[in-house]
Amino acid sequence: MIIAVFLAFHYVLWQFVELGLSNIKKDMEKAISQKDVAKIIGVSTATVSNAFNRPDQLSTELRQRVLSECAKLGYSGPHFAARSLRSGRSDVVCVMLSDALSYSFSDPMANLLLEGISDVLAENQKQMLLMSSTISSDAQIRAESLPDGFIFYGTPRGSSFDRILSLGKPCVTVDFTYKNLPSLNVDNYGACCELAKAAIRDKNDLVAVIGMRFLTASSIKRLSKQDMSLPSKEITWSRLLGFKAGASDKGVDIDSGNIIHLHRNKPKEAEIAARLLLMQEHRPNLVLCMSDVIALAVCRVAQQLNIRIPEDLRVTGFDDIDEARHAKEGLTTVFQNGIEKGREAATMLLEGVSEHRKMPVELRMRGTH
Amino acid sequence: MIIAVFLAFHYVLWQFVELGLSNIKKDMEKAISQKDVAKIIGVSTATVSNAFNRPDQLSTELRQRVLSECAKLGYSGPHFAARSLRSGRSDVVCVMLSDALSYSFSDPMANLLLEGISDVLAENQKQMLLMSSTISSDAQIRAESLPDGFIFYGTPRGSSFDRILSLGKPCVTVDFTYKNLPSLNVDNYGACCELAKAAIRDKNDLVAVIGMRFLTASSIKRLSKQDMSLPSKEITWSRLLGFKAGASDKGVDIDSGNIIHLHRNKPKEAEIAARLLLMQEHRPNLVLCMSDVIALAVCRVAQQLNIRIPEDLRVTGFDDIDEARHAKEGLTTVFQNGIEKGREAATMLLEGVSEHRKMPVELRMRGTH
DNA sequence: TGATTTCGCTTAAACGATTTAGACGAAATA
DNA sequence: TATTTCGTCTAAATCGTTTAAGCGAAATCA
Repeated sequence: MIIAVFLAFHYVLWQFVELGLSNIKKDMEKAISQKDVAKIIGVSTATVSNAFNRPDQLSTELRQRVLSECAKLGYSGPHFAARSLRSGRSDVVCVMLSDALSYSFSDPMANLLLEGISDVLAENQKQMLLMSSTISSDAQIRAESLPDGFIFYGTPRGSSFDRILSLGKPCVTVDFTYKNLPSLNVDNYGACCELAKAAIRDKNDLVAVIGMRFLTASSIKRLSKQDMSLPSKEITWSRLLGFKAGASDKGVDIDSGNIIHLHRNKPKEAEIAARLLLMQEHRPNLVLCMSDVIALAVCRVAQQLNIRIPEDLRVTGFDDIDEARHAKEGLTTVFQNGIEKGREAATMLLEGVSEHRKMPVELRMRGTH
Repeated sequence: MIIAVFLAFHYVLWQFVELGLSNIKKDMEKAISQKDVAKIIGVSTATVSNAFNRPDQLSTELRQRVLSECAKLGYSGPHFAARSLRSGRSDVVCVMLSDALSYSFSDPMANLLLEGISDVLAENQKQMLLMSSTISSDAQIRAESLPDGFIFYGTPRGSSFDRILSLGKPCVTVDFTYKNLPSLNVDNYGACCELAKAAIRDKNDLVAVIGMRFLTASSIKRLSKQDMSLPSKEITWSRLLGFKAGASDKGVDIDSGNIIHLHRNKPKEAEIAARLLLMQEHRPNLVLCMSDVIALAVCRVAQQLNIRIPEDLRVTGFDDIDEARHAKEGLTTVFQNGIEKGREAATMLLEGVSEHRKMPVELRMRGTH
């Protein structure tokens, strides 16, 4: 009884304060809440909540009435923060990119992956939040506690990985593995081994490799002998080992000096590397590239230097992006389905899969080898 | 007193339940909360909160102790939803794109804009949330109530615009204006008028235009006479009018049939349009393009058709993206600074500017005209 | 000295929803 | 007639923070 009186008094007080506020700053009138619309419509807040979230919990007529009243009143649905605080769920999935957004956007495979992911998320009523592990602003750290799950694309660069793992939320890693986190990958080693075997004619071939991120170095550099003994978990390291294995199978040893490391999978960097290789005294006659972006850059440089493809120089790529198919000669490459990869990663996350999976790849022998 | 007893009892009960839960599902142990760490450290929750948010509210020693204890206990900071519910602020800014993400990522200007925006947001401890107005999933609609503000890039396609405006949160529009919402734009009309005047030699020039999105049509099509009488709010409409005004100043009338509308600013579409124009009986000798992406596509097609630039055909672009500078002849175009535009848009939003602003543009006369 | 300010921390009331248990009347069953 | 079942709807607790207000002790001032 006493409690009831107190509540009543409190309510009056609250109304008064509200009135005062809205008198002072008219433009900033607080958005209407579920409680408000419930009171106006004459139902409980639970009913309004159910109208939005659990259609089976009320009669169709009432639901329609509630919904249309809400629309009329300008109540566009539950407050995001309140909803996710109470329900313990945000329906947001974070995709953590290993590079700056501006770079990731320019990378064809990253684009396809994101397309696949966002498709599946939309189909499952989840919202996508993009982050880059290169950033660790306070805002980002705070926002890390928002998503229900994470997809890591490429080994994270900053401190976000540990922080996020300690949250104990579902994670899927793409293009790398970490302990027993569910992961999605392709058989980089096998594909590159097969590709090298198919592209190398005989032991007289002078073979070079251009790849990105198989070292931690952030510069364009030729490999040194001792680099080869480094362990690395990056996918591109598997590609390198695959190339070497395939070459070795054909009796060819790839000289470390002819293995070039790029910081990023960018045309500009690749062109520099291509010049380095194609203008040296003993010019290679086969360049195995770890991506189509690189391979196409090599082709451009070759054209500028009047080096004929495939007569004087053979080139292979990886990914089979659109441009690879549309290039004049048709790029010899390894196909992987970026959109499907994204779809699969998102599906794994949503279904709570906890295994390591591999997407299929396919050798596409075209005109450049 | 009674309350105290009840709380104590409740606490015991709660512990019991917790124990039960963590026995059943060990992996899903509930994340530690501010309340928990406060109790363990022996301070109030307010103190823990202040340690994270308001360093001036407690002594340095205590703050350090709290922070290190939190780290030890695995408390990585306030729960996002709870924080933003209570504080009424999420520190998240939404960038609403008028196209699918996968398309926007492939557009050079969109990329630059996003880069500028995300820079400024990071500097100001805000998190960026990317959305596309082409999507209206439940998840997205719910998430729309999360951000503190919105930047609209290009006229939104779906129903999101109205919904979001009714939220009453700060908005900035880029490349279009809507009522008196603060907006950021460039002088498209003026720039295109000047460019046309500079590129057209005399009244004998046969001038064509290729642009995107000045009609609502979602196809590649030649303009018809009656299309010209349509009103349109898209920026590219201003560009078209600018071109026509500049041409008219030089005594040239651009035939509607030589004005081609693209659905999107994509190389593929532009190449089709270029073929349309360059293979017709009376081939234009000047093509004014509404973007560099289009202009570069025209150059490629011209090369394939053995049409010399600028002798047989002159081409102009808009934006001055990197590729424009690196093209063989150097593309004649209008420069606008995408990154700065993004920075400015974000700054306007954060500073609560409420005016219409224009970024400067600059004619860059190079080799293709 | 007594009054006031400052400092450093705690108390307790929101923030706006979801969710569970239960109330209620009407219909079905015993 | 008494009980159960069912379909709807409500009341009240709760999610994890932030923040205004409060409060004692130490410092400063008149």
